[in-house]
Amino acid sequence: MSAIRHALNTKREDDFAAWYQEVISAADMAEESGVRGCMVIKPWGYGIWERIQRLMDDRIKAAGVQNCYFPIFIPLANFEREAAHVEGFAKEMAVVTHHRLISDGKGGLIPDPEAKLEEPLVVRPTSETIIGDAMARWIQSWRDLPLLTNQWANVVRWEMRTRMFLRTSEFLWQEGHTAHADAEDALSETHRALEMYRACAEEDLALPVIAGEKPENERFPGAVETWSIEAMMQDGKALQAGTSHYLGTNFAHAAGIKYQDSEGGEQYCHTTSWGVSTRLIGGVIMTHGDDDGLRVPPRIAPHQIVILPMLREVPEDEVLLAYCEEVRASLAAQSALGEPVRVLLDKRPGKAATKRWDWVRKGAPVIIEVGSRDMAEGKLAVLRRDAIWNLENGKTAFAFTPKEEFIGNAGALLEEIQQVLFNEARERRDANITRGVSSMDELAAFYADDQRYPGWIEVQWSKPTGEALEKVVEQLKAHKLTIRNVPKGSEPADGPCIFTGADAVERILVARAY
RNA sequence: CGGGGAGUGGCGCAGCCUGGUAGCGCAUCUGUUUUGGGAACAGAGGGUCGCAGGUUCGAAUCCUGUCUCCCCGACCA
Repeated sequence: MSAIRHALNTKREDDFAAWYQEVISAADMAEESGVRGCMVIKPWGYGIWERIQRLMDDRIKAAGVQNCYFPIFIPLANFEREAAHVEGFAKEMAVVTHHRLISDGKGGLIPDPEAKLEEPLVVRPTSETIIGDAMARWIQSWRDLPLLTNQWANVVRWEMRTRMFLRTSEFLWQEGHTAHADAEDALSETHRALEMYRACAEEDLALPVIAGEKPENERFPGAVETWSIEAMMQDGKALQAGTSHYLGTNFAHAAGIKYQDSEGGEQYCHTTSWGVSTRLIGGVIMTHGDDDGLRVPPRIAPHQIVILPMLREVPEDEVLLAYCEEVRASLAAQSALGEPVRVLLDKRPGKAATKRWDWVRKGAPVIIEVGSRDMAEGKLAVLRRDAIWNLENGKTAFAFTPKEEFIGNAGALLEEIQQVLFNEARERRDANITRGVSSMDELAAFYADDQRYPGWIEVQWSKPTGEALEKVVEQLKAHKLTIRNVPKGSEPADGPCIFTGADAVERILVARAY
C-alpha cells in the first residue's frame, strides 16, 4: 500500500496550497502570464470552462434570459451614481486615461500627454452601471418587463492577493442582469438564478453546495439581499461558488430605470444580478483533485474517455491504430449524461504507459489502453480515474473488459463516475459540518489547532445588525472565520445566540474561506 | 498595500556567504538492447542565471532600482 507512487510530488495533506498549484501545472490547465494577477488559461483548463459555459448557458437560456454584450469600458460618471457600489469597488479599479502612446525618446513608449481622455474610463469590475443605462433606454412600459439579460465577459478587479482561478485580477464570468416590475418578481428571479447555480454546481460540476443568504456585512455593494452557494474544499475551507443579488430599486434610481404601469403611473424597476466565474474551476480542483492530479467530472470533461494505443514503432501499429479508431467511433456514437460521448484517440507517438500519466494528472474520467494482444482478445484495458489504484497491491487498477461490453456500458460508466465524485464530495462535506457548538469557548476550542481545518460549524444567532454585527465579525475574525450564509430551509432556531446570548432567530454557517 | 521567502535550460533544484564567463535530477532528442503495464544503458541538444543600472580587469555571485511568483496579514463580488 505504501508502494503507491503518486503522479504528483506534493500530497494534499502535506501542503494543500502547494498541491493546488501543482495540480494546475501538472494538469496543464493554466500558467503565469507575467502580468500581475493574470493567467493564461491553457487548452485543458479552457476546455473545462467551455463545458461549464455550455451547460450554464443552456440553463440560462432555458429560463428565457437572452445574451447580450456590453462594453468593457465604463465611463467613470456611470460608476459614481450608486454610493455603496462606488465604495465597494473604487479600491480595485483599473482606469484608462489615455488613448495613444508616443516615444519617450529612449526607445520606450509612454502615454501621450496630448491624448489624455476627457473623462477616464474604468475597466468593468462588473456591469450593473452600464447595463443599467441600457435598461433605462430599453424599458418604457410594464409591457417591457421583465427584461432578462445575461452576458459572458471578462472583468477586472485589482486584487491585492491573487491565486490562480480562485482570485485573479482578470477573470471570465457570466453576469445576469434583470429588471422587474416589482420586488416580488425580482426576488423570484434572484431565487431562480440561485437554484440554477445550485443545480449546475451539483449536477454538472458534482460540487455539493449550500444555498443561502449572505449576512449584511457580506452583501454585494448596492444590493438589498445577496444569496450565495457555498462549497466545501478538501481542506475544510469554504468557497463562494456563485452569487445572486436582489438589488431593490437602488440601481434603478441611480440609472433611471423606470416604467409606466398599467394605470399610467411611473414606477422604478426592481433589478437583480447574478454571476458565476472561472473560480468554479478552482472549486472543482479543490473538491475533486487527489494526489495524482485533477479528476474532472464527466459532464464537464472536454474528453470523457481517452484511448491510448500501445504503439511499438513497428508496422503493426497501423493495424492497432485502425482498430482504436473503430473503438473511438463506436464510443462516440454512444451517449452519456444526455450528450454524445466525448472520446479522444491519443495518437501521439510515445509509450502508452507514459501518456497514461498525462491523462491521469489531467483527470480524464476514463483511460483505455489497447495493445495488440488486447486487440486479438477483443478486450480493452480500462482505468477509471475515480479509482485508479488497486489498494491491495499498489498498482494501477486496470479492468480488462470485453470491447463490446465496455462500449455498451460506457454511458452508464460515465454517469456512475459523475455520481461517485458527487457522493464522495457530499459525504465529506456532510461529515465536516458540525452542529451544536453553542458558546464562543467551544468555538475557540474547535478551531484551536491552526494547522488543521475542522470544517464548518452551524450555529444559532440573533442576527445583529450595524455595530453589533461588526463586533460579531471581529470576534470571528480572531479565529480567521467568516459567516458564509444562512442556509435556505434550515431548521428554525431554538436556543440562545452564540454571540450575544439573546434569543437566536436563525442558523448560520461559519467557516474559514477562500 | 505591510511583513517574510523566492526568481538559474520544459519541470524541480545546487552554486551566491568567501566574484574567475553554469552544474545536478527528471523531461527531450539519437542509438542500442528491451518491453503487457510509469524500461535500461550510452551519447547529444537546450540557459543573455527575471529585467535595468552600478561596483570591478572580470558579476549568477556584491550594491541599487524594478517586475513577477509564493506564504502570512490587511482587503475582498
